[in-house]
Amino acid sequence: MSDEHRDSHYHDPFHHGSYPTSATGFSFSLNNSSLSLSNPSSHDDPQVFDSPYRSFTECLQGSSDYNTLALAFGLSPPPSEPFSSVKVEQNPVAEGGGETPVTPNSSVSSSSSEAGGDEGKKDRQQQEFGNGGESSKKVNKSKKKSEKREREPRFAFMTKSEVDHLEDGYRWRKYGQKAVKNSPFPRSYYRCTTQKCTVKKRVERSFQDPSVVITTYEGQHSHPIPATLRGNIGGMLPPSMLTTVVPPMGGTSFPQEFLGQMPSMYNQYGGVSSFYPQSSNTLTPPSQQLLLPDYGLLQDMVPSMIFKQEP
DNA sequence: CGGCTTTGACCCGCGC
DNA sequence: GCGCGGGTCAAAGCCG
Repeated sequence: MSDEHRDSHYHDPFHHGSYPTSATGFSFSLNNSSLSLSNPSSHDDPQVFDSPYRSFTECLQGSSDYNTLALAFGLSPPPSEPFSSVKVEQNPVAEGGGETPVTPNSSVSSSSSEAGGDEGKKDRQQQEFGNGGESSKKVNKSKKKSEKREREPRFAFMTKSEVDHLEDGYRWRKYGQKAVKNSPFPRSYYRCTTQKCTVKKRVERSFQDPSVVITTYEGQHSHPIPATLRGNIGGMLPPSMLTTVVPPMGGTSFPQEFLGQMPSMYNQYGGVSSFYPQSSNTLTPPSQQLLLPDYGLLQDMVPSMIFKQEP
């Protein structure tokens, strides 16, 4: 069977054209690359914006918090703001010699999947109490078919990095690892360790370009970034991380959850990640555009445009 | 000792 | 209905 789209139930909006990129897309620009994002939850998951945190749009609107948020992602205020120069300085650590663990100009792309898939595996957990699993690993069978599963909005990032697990300020616990079909690299599953926080993330490495790590966040953090940061998230990024944010087309609000989940532009090696667009109308293919092959899940998570095939 | 990773088993959804 | 593969659980082991 065709395994390429096994994950189709995730309902990638990009694949279905549920909404125009121009309406929900969001693009940043770092160096000569930019990032496009779509807001998957705008129509399906109102609760996404019903959190104590403000939407990105709100942040953009003269909020003093914006700078902090922008900094947290190595972003500078949008052009509408006083300063708008694009400037991503190489990380001193990463520059340490011609040979760096992570290319400063690493690429990151992102996309999201629509909410509304399945996410009901928690049912199992709850019912776990009832039967004492004992030796036999009976994970429980009773399932609520009637209840439609809900999938949290997801955002995928392609990051050029040597390390699989990028530091993003949150604490994660690995709860699983699976071999990825057609890929020698396994996929790791992480869950936010903060109580009541159901955010998960998957990390896998592109099998064609091992230097590329695909991180997929699912859900939104219901808590601030832990203070125990090893990275630069949390408004502690150096000024050199300032870059430009290209305002969203159509004035779509930026998924706020993304703010708290986007991997640090600084990875553990200090490499600076950059983005390139997935939207055709913002297309500015960086020289280092990633060329990924037909890659099942990835294609579901990331707009197919990103996976441009070499002719 | 607590927190985390590892890993095999299990569940679930989908395509055939 | 069956098989496959993704996603998750949880026991066991590891580590600081």
